[in-house]
Amino acid sequence: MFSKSTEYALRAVLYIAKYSSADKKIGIETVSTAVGSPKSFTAKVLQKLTKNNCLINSVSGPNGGFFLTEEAKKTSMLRILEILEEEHVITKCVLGLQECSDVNPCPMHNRYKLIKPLLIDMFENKSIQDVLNELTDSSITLIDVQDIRITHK
Amino acid sequence: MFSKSTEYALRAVLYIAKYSSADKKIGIETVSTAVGSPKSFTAKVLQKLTKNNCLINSVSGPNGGFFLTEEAKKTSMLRILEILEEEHVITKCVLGLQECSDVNPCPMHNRYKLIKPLLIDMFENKSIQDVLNELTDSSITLIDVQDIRITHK
DNA sequence: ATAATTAAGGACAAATATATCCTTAATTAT
DNA sequence: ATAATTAAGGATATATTTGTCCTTAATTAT
Ligand code: FES
Ligand code: FES
Repeated sequence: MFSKSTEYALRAVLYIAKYSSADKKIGIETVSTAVGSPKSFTAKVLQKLTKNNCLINSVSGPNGGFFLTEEAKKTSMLRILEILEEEHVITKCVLGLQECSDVNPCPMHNRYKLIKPLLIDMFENKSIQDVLNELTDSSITLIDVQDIRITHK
Repeated sequence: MFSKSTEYALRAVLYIAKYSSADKKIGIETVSTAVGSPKSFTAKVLQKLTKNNCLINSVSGPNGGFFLTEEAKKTSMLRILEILEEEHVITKCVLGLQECSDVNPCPMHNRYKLIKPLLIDMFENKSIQDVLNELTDSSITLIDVQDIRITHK
């Protein structure tokens, strides 16, 4: 559904939000390993989330890294899609017409117009903090099980 | 949501299904103009839909072109996604994990598992013929309004 | 101040998706 | 049979996405 960039962003933000704070920042190495994404590429994605907007905070230097403020954790998951410019994945026409609206509906529109609001709501009406609360359930994961490697020594 | 290939496929199949029959085939020029897609690229896409599977029929030569049998019109819209290998867009995990299931749910899964069946149903439980019936409503379109050019003479 | 650590960012590489062009094969009309 | 028409398919081009590497800047610890 989403691009790799957005998938990495969603996973990385959730990981950083869960395991970091202003005094305990998380480095890109840790984040990318934890969510199973390529390090340098994930770094670029996180830059978008720190610079243009201020969803994530970052600090250079020793003990530096990424973290989210408590305020930032109140942000909706939709914000991440917006920054990566992927809300259109949900909002655009299923057949690829310019507009998805009741004005010039495509043949799939009458069905999709019932689903689209649910997809939007799934992200809009759900804060990062909401997700974190669900993450306390240990059965919920941010990484593929097959990516988990047990390293001896 | 879907790739250009799939968007073109969905629009082209619907157009061909609506305006063709075994005695009135539609050429690629007409199809691509009608649905606003690049001709040669659309030709490749239609090849996938004719060759590997038999959703669309095609005949070379004068008065040749593409058409759908009445039987083919009973096919579900999901079949188009399958041939283009894009069902995964709907079925895969929103965060990009390998499996989307209750076994290893991601933090978005509990919400997405309510929506995913609706998305699948939108395509699976809807035949090409069903869409054609809705297309009789003239307000429903297959092409962007801004792509419509009024040519004088 | 110096060295070490870590994110920022530029440059480049590889993979994939999208698009075009041209030749070939099939079919039909004459 | 020949010519005309149309899809099939190969080759290639372009754009975008994804991924890597290296240098720079910022920060901290010593
Ligand atoms: S107009 Fe196509 S899904 Fe709304
Ligand atoms: S496991 Fe992520 S959406 Fe189902």
